[in-house]
Amino acid sequence: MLRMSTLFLRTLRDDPADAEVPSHRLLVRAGYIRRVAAGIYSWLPLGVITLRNIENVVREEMNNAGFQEVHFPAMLPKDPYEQTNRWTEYGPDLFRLQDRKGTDYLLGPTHEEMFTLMVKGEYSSYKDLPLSLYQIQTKYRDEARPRSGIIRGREFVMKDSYSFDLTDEGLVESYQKHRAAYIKTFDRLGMKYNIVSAVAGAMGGSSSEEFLAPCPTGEDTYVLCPSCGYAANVEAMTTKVAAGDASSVGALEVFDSPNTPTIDTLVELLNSKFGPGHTGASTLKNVMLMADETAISVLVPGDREVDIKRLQANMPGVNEIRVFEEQDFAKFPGLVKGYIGPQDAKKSGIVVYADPRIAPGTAWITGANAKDKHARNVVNGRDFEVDHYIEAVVVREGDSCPKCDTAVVIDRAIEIGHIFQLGRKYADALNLTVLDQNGKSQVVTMGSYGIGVSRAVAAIAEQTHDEIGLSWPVSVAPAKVHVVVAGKDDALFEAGEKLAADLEGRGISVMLDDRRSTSPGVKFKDAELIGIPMIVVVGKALENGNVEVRVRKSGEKQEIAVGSAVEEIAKTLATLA
RNA sequence: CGGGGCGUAGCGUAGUGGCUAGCGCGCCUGCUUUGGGAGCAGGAGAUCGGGAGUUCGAAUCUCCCCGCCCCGACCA
Repeated sequence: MLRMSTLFLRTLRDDPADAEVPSHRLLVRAGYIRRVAAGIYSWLPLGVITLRNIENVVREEMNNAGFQEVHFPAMLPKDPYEQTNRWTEYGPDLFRLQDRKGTDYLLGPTHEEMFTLMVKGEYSSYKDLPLSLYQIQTKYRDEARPRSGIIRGREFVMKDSYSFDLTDEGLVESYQKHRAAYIKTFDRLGMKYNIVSAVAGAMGGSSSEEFLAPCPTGEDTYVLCPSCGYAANVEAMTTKVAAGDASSVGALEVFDSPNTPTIDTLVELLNSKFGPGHTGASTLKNVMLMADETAISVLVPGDREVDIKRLQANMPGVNEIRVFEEQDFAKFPGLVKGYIGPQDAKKSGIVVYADPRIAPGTAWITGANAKDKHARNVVNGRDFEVDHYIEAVVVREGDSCPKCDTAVVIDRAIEIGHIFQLGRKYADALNLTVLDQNGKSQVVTMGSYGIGVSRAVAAIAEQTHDEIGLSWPVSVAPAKVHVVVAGKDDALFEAGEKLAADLEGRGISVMLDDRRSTSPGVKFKDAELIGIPMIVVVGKALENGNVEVRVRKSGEKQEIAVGSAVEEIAKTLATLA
C-alpha cells in the first residue's frame, strides 16, 4: 500500500518552465520523474512503479510467446561493434568511454552484436532453431537533440528481442509471432496505435513495420486512410496510378517559352498560349540529383516536390543523394537549367527515375532541352523512356489511399515499437552459422524487434491525460484505487485504513491519502493529477454509511455503502481494464 | 550542426547601474481551520549558471565559457 503521508513525493502546483509537451509537464508536476541533464531523467517512486508495470506487461507477453529473457551489460567492449563496422557507422550518437588502460568501451545503443555473439557461443545446430531472445535494458544514444521529456531521451529503457532462424520462411514466422505478441502487449497497455509499413532502409532486410501511438505531440508523421485504415510511413507510402492512353495525343511539339524557368511562369504562359486549364500538375519537372557518383533525373509532376529522404529510403545501397550543383551541370552540357526534358536523357547518360504518376502512356509538358523552349504532347514510352519508377515525391494530405482510393490524412504519432526482418547482415558479419541437416554450414537469419518501454510511459500519458492531470489505464497505474480521507475525524481515517486494507486483501493495489493536516481540496487535486483510475473519497458521506466512488477518466461519481465498497470497486475496475 | 529563447531559494517568478535581491507555492514553529490547491503570526532557505572585465558601485553593461528549452537538420 502506498501512503501519501510517507510517500517520497512532492507534487508541483506550477508547470515546470522547461517542459512543453503534456506528458513531460504532468509527469514532472505529479512527481514521477525529474530532469537530471538534457534527455536524462531520474524516476521517483510513482514513476518507478509505473515503469515496472509496463515492463511486466511486456515481459509477460514476451514469455507467453515463448521468448526467453536474457540480460546484457549496458557498457560494452568496442570489438564486436568494430566487426560490424558500427563503431564507425554509428558516429557521434554513440556514447564512448575508456577504462584506465585506455581501452575503448561504449554504452550500448542497441544490442544486435551481443545477441548474435551470445547465440554463436551457445548454439551450432539447426535443431536449436528457431530461437527468440529478449532483454529489457537501458540504452544510450547521444541524440543530437533530445526532446519532449521522456519521449526522446539520451538514456531510455527498451525491450529488444532478436529471432534466429535457419530459413527465410522461418524468419517470417518468427516475425509474425513477434507482431502478434506486440499487438497483445499494446492492447494490454491500453494504448491506441497503428501498425504502419516502414522502409527497412539502411539496416537492411526486407520487411519492417512500426507501431505508432497517435498523438498531436508525436514527432513522427505518417499517412493514414480514414476509410480503410491503411497506414504507412511517408517513406513507405505507395501510389496507385492507371496507365495513360496516349493514342489520340498529337505529335511532340516544341514551342517558344521565353523567361519561363520556373513551373509558375511556365503555367502562366501555357494558359495564355494554349487556353486556360493548365496547372502545375500538367507539367513534368526534371529534378537533377547525384546519387553517390551517378547522375539521375527524377521526373515528378510540376506541382510536386522531391522528398530526398523518401527517395533515399527507396534506393537501397545508395549512401548519399544531393541536388545538382553548378559543377555537375558543367559536366552535362546538354542540360539547360530550367528547360530540362527527359527526351534526351539516354544520350546524356542520365538514369531516369519517375514518380508513378508519370505513368506509361501519359502526356506531359516539359522542357525541350534548349533555352526558352518547352515541348508539349511529350508521351512516356513514345518520346522518352523511364528506367525506374520510384516513390519520391513529398506525400500530401489528400493523396489517394493505395488500397481504397480515399483521400489520406497526415497524422502525428510516437513510435513505440518497431519490428523488422534483419536478414543475415549481423550473422554474416559475426559469422553466426549452424550446421543444417546435411552437415553444411548455414548463416542464420535474424529479426529484430523493439519496444520503447520508458517512452511508452510518456506515450500513454500523452494519450490518456486531460486538463487536470494524468489518467492511467488500470494496467499501468501506480495503484488501482486512490483512497482519499477527506476530513479530520479519527473515524474517517479508521474507515479509510480499513477500506484500503480490504482492497489490498482482494489484490487491488491502493494509494491511501492518510495525510492528517492536508485540506481536502489539496488531496482531490493531487489525486486527479496523479491519475490513479479510481478515486474513493471517505468523507462526509460516511455519516450515512457511504463512501464516494469516482472514476478518474469519466468523472462519474456515485455513493455506495461501505460494506459493499470492495465488491463494487472490484466490479468497476474490471470494466475499466 | 543552423536559427530562436532562457538561466535569480526545491518549484514558479519580479527586479535595465544605487541602500539589506522582492513576491507566490512549497518547507519549519504556534494557534485557528478540514468537501475543492485554508487563515493569521513568526521563521529557515540565494556563491543572482561560472569566470574575467568596465565602474566609486554590477543580478543589471561588455567579453569568454557552461547549462537548459523550442524550431529545423538528424535520429530504432
